[in-house]
This record gives sequence, structure tokens and C-alpha cells, in this order.
Amino acid sequence: MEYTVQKLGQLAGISTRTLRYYDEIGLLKPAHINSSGYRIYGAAEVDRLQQIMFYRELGVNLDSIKDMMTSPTFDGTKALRDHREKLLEKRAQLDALINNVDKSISQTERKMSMSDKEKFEGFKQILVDNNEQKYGKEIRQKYGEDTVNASNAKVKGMTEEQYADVQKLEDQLFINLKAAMETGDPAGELAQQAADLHKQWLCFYWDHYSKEAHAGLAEMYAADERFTAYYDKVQPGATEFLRDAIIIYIK
Amino acid sequence: MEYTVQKLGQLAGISTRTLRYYDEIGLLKPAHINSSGYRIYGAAEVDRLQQIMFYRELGVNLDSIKDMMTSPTFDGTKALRDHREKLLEKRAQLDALINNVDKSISQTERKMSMSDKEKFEGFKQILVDNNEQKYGKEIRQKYGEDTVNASNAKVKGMTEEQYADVQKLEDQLFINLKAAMETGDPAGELAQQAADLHKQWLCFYWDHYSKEAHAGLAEMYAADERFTAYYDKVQPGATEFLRDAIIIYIK
DNA sequence: ACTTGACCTTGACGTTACGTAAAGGTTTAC
DNA sequence: GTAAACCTTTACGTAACGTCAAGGTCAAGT
Repeated sequence: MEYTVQKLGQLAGISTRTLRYYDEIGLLKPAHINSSGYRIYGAAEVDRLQQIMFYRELGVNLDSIKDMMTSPTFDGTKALRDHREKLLEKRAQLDALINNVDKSISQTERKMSMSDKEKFEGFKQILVDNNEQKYGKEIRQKYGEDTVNASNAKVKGMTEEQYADVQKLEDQLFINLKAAMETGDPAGELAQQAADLHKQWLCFYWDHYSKEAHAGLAEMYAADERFTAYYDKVQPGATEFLRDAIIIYIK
Repeated sequence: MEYTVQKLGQLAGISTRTLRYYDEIGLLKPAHINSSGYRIYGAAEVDRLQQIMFYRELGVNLDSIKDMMTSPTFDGTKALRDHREKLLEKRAQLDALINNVDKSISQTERKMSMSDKEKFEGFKQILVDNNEQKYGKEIRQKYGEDTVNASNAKVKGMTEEQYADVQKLEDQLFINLKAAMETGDPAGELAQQAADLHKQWLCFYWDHYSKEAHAGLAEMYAADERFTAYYDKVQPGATEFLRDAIIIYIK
């Protein structure tokens, strides 16, 4: 049987370019060339190509394959064992790489959550400022200048112990919120407990709690992606769920 | 601090060519170029290069690194996680390759030892023929035609059981020979036992044992690479060692 | 002032195993 | 006769540089 490039290519599942390339580098020469300059391959070439494909599929490079098949005293198993060594080395390198990538990921994630926290500390300040801007006048009218100023000073003047308490409260809020979400009901007991925890948490920052301010804050949480990003860490949609719970809570 | 290509290269442990290449592809442009056309890098470029090296060491390609560092909304951990996926895929492919190579090795080894055996079966025939050619006349004179013919017929007429016995004897010979080689002394007891085993083995093929024929055969073993290849499987140099032992043995 | 040696520049080829045109000749089928 | 399907060679592109080659610049020593 005689084959042209395309026929042989189809037989072996490779492109004609590949066959021409193999001819070019002397890896697989056609049996002969016909009067029109076409490459003609025979049975022996089919066999040789099978061999080539075999080694190629094992990831051996063409130069090595050529050496293997050209050398008269060719030790197939030795070549394969050498090749195997190379592969094992490659895998070891890959493993090391993966390890490093893993390390980097967890490291940057730690950094991320650190900076997330820092950012949120900033957000809390915004929260206080916001409250001051929106309700400051009203509160000042109600309670007088001094008490309000004292309130704003509260955050900055918190002791470490107090700060730890707030953090604990926040952790509790997160745990409670997650459990509440599993029930799926923002009017349920767990969700209402979460809203209460949020109120308590808020009272560390605001001296004068009001339902309107709480509701306004809840809306702001859901609208500002800096807040949603922080609360949605609990579970996607947690911010909105908390808002709903709070709105029910204040009624 | 300002750096030329070489200074920066030394600082980062990379070649000047690499820095020029990074400039060329727009990955790391120098801070400015001085009046003589020299590339001058500053502190910001050092930082950027550190970043580049970091990702490069994790095996990320330069194009991706460029994208990562150019994009304003770049999620480092997501990129790393994507990269990790790619690495895991690569490793899976490598594992599959190694598996296939392993399979091929053991397969070809089985084939090899099979064909080795077949070849040796052929060699044994040569052995008999050789004996016939060299000593045939002499033996025929001594013992008459019929006995010699019977001898040559022996090999072909061997029962399976007998054949298994010969194989066992050969295995024993190999084991013994290996042990003998560890002593290093072809005149020692183990080596002489090996020579005796070889005589017994030989007597399965030859009806009429003679010291001269045994010695001649030993020499032939060492000279013919088809035999050395077979016996040297025990250990390199085993054929010569056996020859030496036999020559001492027949004295 | 001159030279030497260390530095810098751009340009260009080589590496692997082909993919992908482009430009042009051949064969086959209608 | 012609169009489609084949074949050919030539050559550029890929990733990330290494390695010359040819030539300009700078600091130091004579």
C-alpha cells in the first residue's frame, strides 16, 4: 500500500505539516518521491511512524526519538528509564511550584483579610461620621453639644479590653447570622437575635441609639459594597438578610 | 538609587538580556533613558521587578504577569488560584505520562526477556551444531554413528518436564555464579560449584562430555557477544568469570 | 592624549514542533 | 475545460530568552 502525506496523516491522526517536518529533520523520510515531487510512503514508513508516535506520546522530544531509532545498538528500556527520570524530576519541580503557589495564596489571603479588617476599621469611622452628619444636628438639639462630642470620642477612647468585647460581639453576630440564614426567615427568632446583637454592637459606637438611625444604617450596609463585601464573607446575601432582619426588628 | 541594566540584573539575579527583553515587551520599562541611550531604573522599577520575579518563580508566563500588573482591578489570589488549577492539570498529565512510561518499560522488559530467551534457545542449537562440527568426527570415531545422532536428537526430543529441569539447573547456575562473583575467586568453592552446575547443564545437551569441549565452549562463551549478553545479565563480567572457573575446573 | 577594559546599545539568529498562510503546480471528477 | 482537491516549497510566528556581532560610552591608568 502506498500513501501520500494526507493519507498517511489521516491514518496516524497527524497533520501533513508534521509529516513534512519529520521529512525535513530526517526523522521520517518517504519511501520515494514520485515524478510530480509528491512524497510517497510505504508499509515500512507506517511502522516507523507508529514507533515515532509511541515515543512522542510518552513526551520524548523528536531529537531523542531520532537518536533512539537511528542508533543500531539502541536500548529501548534504558532510554525510557532515562526519560522516566526526567519526567519525575519535572513532576518534583511542579510539586514544588504548586506548594509555593499554595503558600502564596494563603499568605495573600491572610494579608487580604488583614487589610479587610483595617479597611473596616476605617468604615466604622465613616459610620460614626455618617451618623454625626445625618443625625448630629437632631441629637445635638435633643441632648446638647457635650454629650454628642463625648459619644464621638467614645470610639477613639476605647480601651483594648472594650475593643476585644466589641470584636467578640461581632464574632457572635457572624455566627448567629449564619445560623439564622439557614432558617431563611429574617423574622425568625435567630434572625431577630442577630439584629439585637447588631444593636448591641452598634451601641459601642453610638451613644444615642434610635430606630431610624439603625434602619438607615441597615440600608446603607446593603447599598455600600464596602459593607456588603465585609458581611457577605459570612455567606453571599448575608448583608441583605441582616438588613431585612433589622427592619423587622425595629418595628 | 539609580541602576543600569547590569546593576539591576545583579540585584535581581537575572541577565541584562532579560531586562532588555522585559523592556521590549513592555513588562518593565526603565524609569528613563539617559543622554547616551542607557536604560536607567529607579526604586519603583526595583519593586515592580520583584513582583514580576515573584510570579515568574511561580511559573506564570510573562503575558499573564503583564496582564496582572497592568490591570487596575487585579485580583491576585484569583489569578493565583487559576494558575494553581493549570499547574494541577499539568501535573495530572505528567502523572499519566509517567504511568504510561512505566507500563511501556515493564512491557518491553517482558518482551525483551522473552525474545532473549528465544534467541538463546537458538544459540543452544548453535551450541549443539558447533559441538557436532568440531568434535563430531572424533566422537563418531570413538562411539559410532548411532550414539551421536541420538545425542543430537536429545535436545529436540526433550520432554517438557526435562526442559523444566534444565531451566531449574540454569537458574541455580545463575544464582551460584552471582554468589561466586562476590568472592571474586574463580578457583574458590562457589565458583567451582558453578562450573560443575554448568557441566551438568551441558550434559543435557551433549551426550558425550569431554574436558576439551567444555573448555572450548567456555572460550566461545566469552568471545561471542550473543553469549556474553546472556550471561552478563547476572552481572557484568560474569561470562569471563565463568570461563575462568571452568578452565580451572577441568584441570 | 591615548589606550584598555568594562560597560552600554541595537540587530539578528537559534531554540521546539509544528500552525498557518501564500504562491504555484498536479490530479481527479464532472 | 474547469473547478475542487490535492500536492509542493518558502517563510513567518510561537516563549523567553542565550548568544554572538558590530559599534558607541565611560572611567582609569599610562
